[in-house]
Amino acid sequence: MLTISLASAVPIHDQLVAGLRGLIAAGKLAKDDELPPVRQLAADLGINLNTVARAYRELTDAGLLASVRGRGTVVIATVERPSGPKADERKRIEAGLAAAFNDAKIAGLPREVVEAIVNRQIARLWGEA
Amino acid sequence: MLTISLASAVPIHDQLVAGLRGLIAAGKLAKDDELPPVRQLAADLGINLNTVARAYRELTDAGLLASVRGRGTVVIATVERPSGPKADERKRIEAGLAAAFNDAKIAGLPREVVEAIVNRQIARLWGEA
DNA sequence: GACATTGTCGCAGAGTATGATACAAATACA
DNA sequence: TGTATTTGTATCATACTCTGCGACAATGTC
Repeated sequence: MLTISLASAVPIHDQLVAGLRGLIAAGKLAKDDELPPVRQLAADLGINLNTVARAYRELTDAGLLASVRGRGTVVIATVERPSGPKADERKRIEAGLAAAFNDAKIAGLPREVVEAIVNRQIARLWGEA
Repeated sequence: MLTISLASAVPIHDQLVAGLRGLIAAGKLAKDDELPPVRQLAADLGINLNTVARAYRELTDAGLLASVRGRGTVVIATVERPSGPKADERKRIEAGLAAAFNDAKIAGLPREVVEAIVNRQIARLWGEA
């Protein structure tokens, strides 16, 4: 369900955060789902438990997870938010998208490639329709 | 011609390398074109000359530039080496886009809003067509 | 109440990014 | 020729981040 690359330049905890966010965004991790204990996930991935704990904590700070000592970590955020994001959050999200597109442009990716990636991502998260 | 972000998480020299690669790939920097001295570019961007020197060196090692002490740095190739780190770069960019879309999905942005943002960004960077 | 399970904290080692400073090579000019 | 200027390079220091080891604290189980 989660794969990480120790050889990658991006930090392990960032890979974990991105992977877990992806699972939540795609609905594969729903509200009240329990996550594996830090020690177990760390053992499965062959990394240190602190690295997993750090990823859990970042997502907890982001309001997606809730960790309780002795009990475990569960998903508390549901993707559906009827009211939608607030103005400043919306601005933050738009800035993040703009930065990602800037990155692609700087690297010299052609328009068609970017459009293909975008289509794939939207289909993954919002459905094929 | 080159813009960098000191606030970004990606190292400055990586931003420089990516930007210069983009200029070369786009033909805005052609063979035998001279690059600004490390001190001048560093002053223009408000960074240390070593950071610029590092970017020049990486591109020199990649076979795109040639630096000579006392003379300057020039472009010597207009095509990337086929075996370059392009796959990694591409993967990194795709991960960045995926993370940004995850963020939007988790925040509850509807598909239409995201598509509108995407269209605006693509138009901004790759033209209206 | 004793033990196991689970998350959290403090510290250390390694690596990297950036910068300040000094050095070396090529050129310009008197 | 010889001195100053321009340019890239090397060295060292500082700060920061990542990752891991070990210990601690809270919750649940029996």
